[in-house]
Amino acid sequence: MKSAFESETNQLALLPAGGKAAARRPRKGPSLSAVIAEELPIAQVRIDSPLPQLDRIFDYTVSQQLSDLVQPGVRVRVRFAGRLVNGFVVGRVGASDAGKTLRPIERVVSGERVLTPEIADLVAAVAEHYAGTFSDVVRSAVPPRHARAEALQYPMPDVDVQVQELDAQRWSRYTNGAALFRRLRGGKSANTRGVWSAAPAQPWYQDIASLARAILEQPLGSVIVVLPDAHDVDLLSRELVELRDITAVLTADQGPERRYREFLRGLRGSVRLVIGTRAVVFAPVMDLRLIVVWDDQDDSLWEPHAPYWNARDVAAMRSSAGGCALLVGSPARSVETQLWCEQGWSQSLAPTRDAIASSAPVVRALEIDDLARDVAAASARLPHMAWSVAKEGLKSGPVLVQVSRRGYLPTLCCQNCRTPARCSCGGSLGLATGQSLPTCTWCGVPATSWSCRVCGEHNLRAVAIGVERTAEEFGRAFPTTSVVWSQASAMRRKVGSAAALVIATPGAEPIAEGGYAAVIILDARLQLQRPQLQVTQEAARRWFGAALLARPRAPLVITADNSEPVVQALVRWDAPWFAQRELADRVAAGLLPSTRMAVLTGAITDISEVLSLLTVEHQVLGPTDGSCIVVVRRDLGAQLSAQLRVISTTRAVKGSGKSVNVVLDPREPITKATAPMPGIPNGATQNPGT
DNA sequence: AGCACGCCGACT
DNA sequence: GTCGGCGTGCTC
Repeated sequence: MKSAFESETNQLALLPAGGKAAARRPRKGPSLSAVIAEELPIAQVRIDSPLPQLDRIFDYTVSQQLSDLVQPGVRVRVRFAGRLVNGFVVGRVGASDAGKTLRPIERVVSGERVLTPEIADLVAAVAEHYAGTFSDVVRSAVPPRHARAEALQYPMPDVDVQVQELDAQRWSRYTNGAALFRRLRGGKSANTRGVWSAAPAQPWYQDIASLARAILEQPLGSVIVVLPDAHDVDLLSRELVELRDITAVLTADQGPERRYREFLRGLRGSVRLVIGTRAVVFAPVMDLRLIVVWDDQDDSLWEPHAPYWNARDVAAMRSSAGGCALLVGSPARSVETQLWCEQGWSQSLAPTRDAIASSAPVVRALEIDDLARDVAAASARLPHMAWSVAKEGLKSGPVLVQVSRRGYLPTLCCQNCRTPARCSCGGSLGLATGQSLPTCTWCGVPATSWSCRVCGEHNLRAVAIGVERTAEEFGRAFPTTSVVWSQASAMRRKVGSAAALVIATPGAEPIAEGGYAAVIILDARLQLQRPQLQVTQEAARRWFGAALLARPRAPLVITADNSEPVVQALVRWDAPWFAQRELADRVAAGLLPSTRMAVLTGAITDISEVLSLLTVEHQVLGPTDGSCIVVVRRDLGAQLSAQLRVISTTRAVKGSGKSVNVVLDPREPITKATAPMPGIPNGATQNPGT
């Protein structure tokens, strides 16, 4: 069936202005039919193609018939290099400088202007920043069309929102918080940017709900909230349930119809609050006033596909370009947002002294020496202090035990020489709950007759103890207490206020009604020994995350030394101080986010060729093992990405050598040993305020 | 990526 | 005198 939007194809041919009779006839297809529109006869179109050499605007003629529909933002079908492809109209102009006969827009997919000018510009800026293409980014920004969703009614919002006294109070527990809240409530969004480190015993979703109300209380203005995962989206939606009629929810796991419908609710101005996972940062809304990003150190904010944008940084670009307010919160603080604060691009919000004094957990760090004296301990891992704190806590409520490893005994080694135990496929061996035979964690094959490759030993011992085994151990020690465990693969969301032992991996901690009576963080010392560059930052995030769930002044035991800065930060409840230190280290080492870098992967000859074409002032680490890292001063980052884009485009066009993969500002570019890591490219980091 | 155009070897 | 090799180059 022909859609009403399709053009008639067999009309009298009429060449566009400038097209002399000599103009070459197009290769095939219906081509230059129909009368050309009188007003702004040229449409500028972005083609759906991942090829860098096609990442630009192409001009098409607009027929009189389609003229009303061909508006900036609509999806179209156009003939490109002989074939029909999808595209977005990004503009209408009077003339083209293509210098050749233009082909017409073949079909308008729908009159819905799904790619608003603001988002088109944002998408282009993101593509530029990460040396990627428009079409790769726009895929995240605009969901696929669903015709049925377009036919629905989208009523205008009318919900009366009231800021409650509690809303303002919450923010006055942060330094600079009361003023910032007043600014937002007073409609002053331009240049209002804050980075907050969560206050203890104060749920983050309530903090965000308060911010949303401060905007929505006003007659106009919208809010976007970006959260790491669907569960967080759920938590916040419940907190704002009274606003459900003016709230859209956008997550990746929704079906196509639902996703497009929620998108349209924002686009058509039917809602004023849009909550979702990372791609929601691109949501079109009417009169955007505020973007909130929670837990910006969570990996989920990184898009896993090229060009690997990060929602926090996209939010920052959107705030810069559109003047909306931006608030980025975290249990602790990322070095990236710390840099924003130090550059004066955003304000730092941290819990006030009063808030800390009244609500922060009372932290007890168990030194190595303490453990040595602790002869009565069942093991060094479960020191006596941890037992007694748990016992005490259980008198008044649930107790949280954070354990870094999932499973039962997730890693095994030779009992004799401690060589890691491996399967024949190379995977590591672990033991699952209730099983007697170790199995490979990669291929799942049971190891029936393992023997150590190094010393021939047949017996295994545990390297790490997981949540399930820990739960078992606590269960034996507290036989009358209920013990539950939670890990990412089997998450428990909530526990009640009754006494219970809750063993959980970081990020999988259930929320306890009324807060945990005590918190115990095990294996903390072990966590600091992992090789990644940002281990201490990650530890801060995990530990503050667990500590946030405690009741005011609840005891917190951690098995790490007080001399570790990250432990001190927890004791004093001062995440900004810790981020400041980490950032200073990064600056001294010339690492992200104080510089910008690009990871190039490919054959060494191709990499060398790309490097030889770079003119921006840069340093090179490597190349080794098919990859290398290019580092530039932060202010040269835009030049670096621009040059890499040009280089890879020209190389792709002339097909010289094989292509080189480019990733800008990867999340984890270098291990502590400063050896470039192959693969696992991800992420991004830049403060667009500079 | 496709898909043209284009300028040199073996066929009717 | 023509079919066709896949080497550059463009795609509105």
